[in-house]
Amino acid sequence: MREFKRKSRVLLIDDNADHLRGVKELITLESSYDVVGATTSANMGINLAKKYHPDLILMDINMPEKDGLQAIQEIERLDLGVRIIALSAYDDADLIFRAMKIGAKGYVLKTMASAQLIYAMDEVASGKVYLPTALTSRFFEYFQNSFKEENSKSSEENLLNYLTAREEEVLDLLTQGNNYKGIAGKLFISETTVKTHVNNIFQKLQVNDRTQAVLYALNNGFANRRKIVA
Amino acid sequence: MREFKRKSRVLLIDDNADHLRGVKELITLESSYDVVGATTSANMGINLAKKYHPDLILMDINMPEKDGLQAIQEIERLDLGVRIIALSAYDDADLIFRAMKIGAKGYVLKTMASAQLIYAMDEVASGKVYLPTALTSRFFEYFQNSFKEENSKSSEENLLNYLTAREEEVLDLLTQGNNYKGIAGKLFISETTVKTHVNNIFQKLQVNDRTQAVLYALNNGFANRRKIVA
DNA sequence: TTTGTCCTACATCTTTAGGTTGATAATTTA
DNA sequence: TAAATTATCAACCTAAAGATGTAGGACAAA
Repeated sequence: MREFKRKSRVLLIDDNADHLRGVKELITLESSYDVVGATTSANMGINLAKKYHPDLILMDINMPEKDGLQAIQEIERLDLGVRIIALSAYDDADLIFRAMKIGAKGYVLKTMASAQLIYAMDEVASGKVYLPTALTSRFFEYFQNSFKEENSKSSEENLLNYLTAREEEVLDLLTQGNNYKGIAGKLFISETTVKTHVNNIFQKLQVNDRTQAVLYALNNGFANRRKIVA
Repeated sequence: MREFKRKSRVLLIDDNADHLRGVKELITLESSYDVVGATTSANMGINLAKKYHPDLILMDINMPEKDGLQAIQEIERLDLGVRIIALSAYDDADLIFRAMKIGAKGYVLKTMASAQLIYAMDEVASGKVYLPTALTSRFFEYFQNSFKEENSKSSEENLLNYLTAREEEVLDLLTQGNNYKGIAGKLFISETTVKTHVNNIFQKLQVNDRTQAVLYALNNGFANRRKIVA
């Protein structure tokens, strides 16, 4: 009879040779993981990822030579299906945010107990995203902070709420980079009508030109009514 | 001798009277919480929040009358220092994302065990943000998905990388809604020089006008080099 | 029915934006 | 040093955008 679960194949990237060796030994002791590669070079790590298609990568993001975050981004773009855990010495909210933003499935501090690293690996290997509780809080502080301005306006203060349905359509097309002609063509109305709408939009949003209107729209949750993030 | 910790004061808002009663009983059994209010009306809930300044609010976000998310947003805007946990019947990624975006400090499913609700309350009351593991994964899937396009471009593909330092400055001012005159004034150069830069920017970003340039910049992580989210 | 809002449309005018060519000086790179 | 890049500015022109006023028809609310 075979094993129930095949071992997860792990690639380690850490410019600190000592730490790299330590983590490697730690993981080797775990029966559920095989270390298929370990390197102190980010570029070499990217090549090893291409070559071995590991299940998991532990990436140190505090490297001088090549930025670990950038390496994560490059590997993510290769779309190898590998799940990456960021290893960092710092619990800096901005770092955590950026790592998660570019697709890291976990973020673990180097100072954390080895058991926690293994736990994070188990979680991430099983398809989840893992962030230690303390870091999750950090992340959300940063996350919520970044929306503070947008949220701070009440519905009466958000001038977008004074637009008519048609004006919203026009503004939507403005936020896609259309000029008068483009909008007129898409809405099957004359260019002069579009001008009228656009001018009314400027009045309502208290702006002087289309760029400012677009910026106001984006900064005040206009696109969010349809889809995703700002 | 007094108690070590004073009890946390909780306000309950849930349009389902049965569920409201159930949660109230559950919490009343917990020695560390006082229920200072319980209502089936979102508007009444907002008033009670103003009146009693609770430490914690459990807010049902699946209410027909007034949207619970909207109620959360209104309470957050009051800046009472109250920490809100969203209660929902659905583990929909978009709902979770929106709740956290507007400042909820937790999101708990109604179907979860009561012990988990209490745990979430303990965590949130102690200043943390709490999301059950499964929902954290959901959140991050959605979160990372929303940045997929922006991340998908390699540094060679991201045309912003071809801009010179000066052009970046000009583009930055463009993304703040400045016209030629405004940019010229801020950079202490002539308007014609600004025009030259702007035209070069258009060439490099392969766009036709400033609105498209601004949109390209925002959609490709330009603002993120300085600060927060898109 | 009247009032008000919204969508449509046009004319006119002023201002801004955009495209092009060319030129100088400083800086960087080969 | 020579060549390339960058930053600066000018003049000129066309196209587009923005400001303002007017107005008819549809529709809904008072």
